[in-house]
Amino acid sequence: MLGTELLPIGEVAHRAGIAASALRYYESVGLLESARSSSGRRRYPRSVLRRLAFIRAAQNVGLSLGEIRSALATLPESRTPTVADWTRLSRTWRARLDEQISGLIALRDGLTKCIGCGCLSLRTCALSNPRDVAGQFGEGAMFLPETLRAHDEGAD
Amino acid sequence: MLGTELLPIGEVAHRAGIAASALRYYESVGLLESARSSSGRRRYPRSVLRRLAFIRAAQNVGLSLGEIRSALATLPESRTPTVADWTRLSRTWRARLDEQISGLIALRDGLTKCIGCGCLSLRTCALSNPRDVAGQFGEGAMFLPETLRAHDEGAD
DNA sequence: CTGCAAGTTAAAGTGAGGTTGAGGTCAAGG
DNA sequence: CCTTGACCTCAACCTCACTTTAACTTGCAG
Repeated sequence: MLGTELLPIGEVAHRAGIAASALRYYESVGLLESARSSSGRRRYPRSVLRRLAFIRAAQNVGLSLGEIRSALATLPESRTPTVADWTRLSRTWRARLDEQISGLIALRDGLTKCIGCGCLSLRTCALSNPRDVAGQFGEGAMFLPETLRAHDEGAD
Repeated sequence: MLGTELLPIGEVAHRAGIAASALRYYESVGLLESARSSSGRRRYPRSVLRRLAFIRAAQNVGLSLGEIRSALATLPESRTPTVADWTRLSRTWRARLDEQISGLIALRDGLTKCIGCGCLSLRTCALSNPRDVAGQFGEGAMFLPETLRAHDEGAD
């Protein structure tokens, strides 16, 4: 069993490039677990590095820690993700990225069209009123993803 | 001078689709100014609607209120943006959007390449370590825009 | 005059994703 | 034995972009 060495928090923090305080925070919100040494110090298996890589990748895709916790919770026994899990989850991430990308492209195209017009109408300009982007550039779908949209539920 | 009617905060809020509390907040952080009635109530010229449209468009492009304040401050006399101002500023926004878009595309492509590999290496995987994207997919530039990147200044 | 909507202020609250600090424990080295 | 450094907990603090609350004033209709 000499190969199953457990890592202290400082080393995990250093190797993952994530502050020790963040690791404790992740544990407090249920993203991470830790074994403890006899004196109460956290001891992590090497697999925590993969789990942290997964968490960071998910953050880069725009998921909140709550969503990441849910994604990890879909894994049987809350184990660290395997290749199969990764394939399944990354497919939904791809869709999310596609949505974000098309939203930004719609916004950029709106900007290009607007340069020189100077309209900036609150009601009709795609830039200040992205809810209307669909009406101007296509149909149905709203192009700007929720995460990129200004809050304007009460707009007139 | 009958054409220069001044609008009360409630009407501006309604027409701009921005809460009155947000308008007061904008004023408190120096994004907006207001004239006052004899009894101390805010009175806005119609041009505030254009200014608000500008602010909202800038937010949609991903600028913080501080950056928007700076952009507005580059206008002589802090006037409300004209078509010429709009043209100049929107060109820099377009560059910013381009940067955001290419960052997300690089991330998506990394995701596609990674599906099935399951590597998720903290050091080499483009997904968990977007600082290295440049090394894997091209040269020089970092593809993931600052605003979309996980905080990892102390990475090893 | 009464009543009510709409406005005013300062201060506190929200939520995400953490960081910082105080005060304490523990193992190893000199 | 004593110090140093890594670790522990818990609570407070941070930024951003606002919203909410409390206590109060004003304008206008009936």
